[in-house]
Amino acid sequence: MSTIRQQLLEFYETLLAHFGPQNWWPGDTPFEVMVGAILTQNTNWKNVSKAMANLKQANLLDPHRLLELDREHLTALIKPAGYFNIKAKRLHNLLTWLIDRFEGDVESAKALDTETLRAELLNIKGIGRETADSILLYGFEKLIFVVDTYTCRILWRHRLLDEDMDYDYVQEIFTDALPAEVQLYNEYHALLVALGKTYCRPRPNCVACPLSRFPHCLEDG
DNA sequence: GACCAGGCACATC
DNA sequence: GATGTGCATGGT
Repeated sequence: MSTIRQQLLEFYETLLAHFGPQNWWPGDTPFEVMVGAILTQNTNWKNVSKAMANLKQANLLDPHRLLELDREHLTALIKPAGYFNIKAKRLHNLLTWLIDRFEGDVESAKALDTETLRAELLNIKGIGRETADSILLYGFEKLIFVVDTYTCRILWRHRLLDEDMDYDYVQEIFTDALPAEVQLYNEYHALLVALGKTYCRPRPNCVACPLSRFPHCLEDG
């Protein structure tokens, strides 16, 4: 067993023991995951949850109703999530695809194979790799590991990566190291986010960090 | 008040 | 291909 594989598995066990199961995604339906994935781009989930609550309150968490909503009304509702103009456009692009391609039926989309679905999502303007993979893993329960800034920061600080590694490369590290289980991918990424929010922040709190027993950044001279 | 947050597209070199 | 920039609210 390679060192990195062993370390990633030990990370997982440690994080799970510390934080407990995260039970992601924090949304009720695959469609909510899709909307939330756009809204959370470079944005704290607390702000996103306010925007999601607005949409839910207005009974708009439905592809057809959301697409029919005028732009002005939509931007007003998602305002708490920030970047509301650009996110309104991105939501529109996603909804247009979902309706043109699948008549708004998320289950039909889910029936496609992972590679096809990922390629189609990436073809939508406003959906990059992290957003596509979040939708695939958490919305469609596909076997795709999600990489984000927390993931890179944590691995970098624990010397498993060089700084600024490419998304695909980081994803490959996890894919190669972990058993191919959707639930494991789901939980692992959620746990990395939990760690990133609480300890492995831009200014890290390594003293209290559950991964402090592993070699990490502050041990450098 | 500064810094940060579960990115992405686009311009420019 | 690499680097810089705009997008914007709200929590810490």
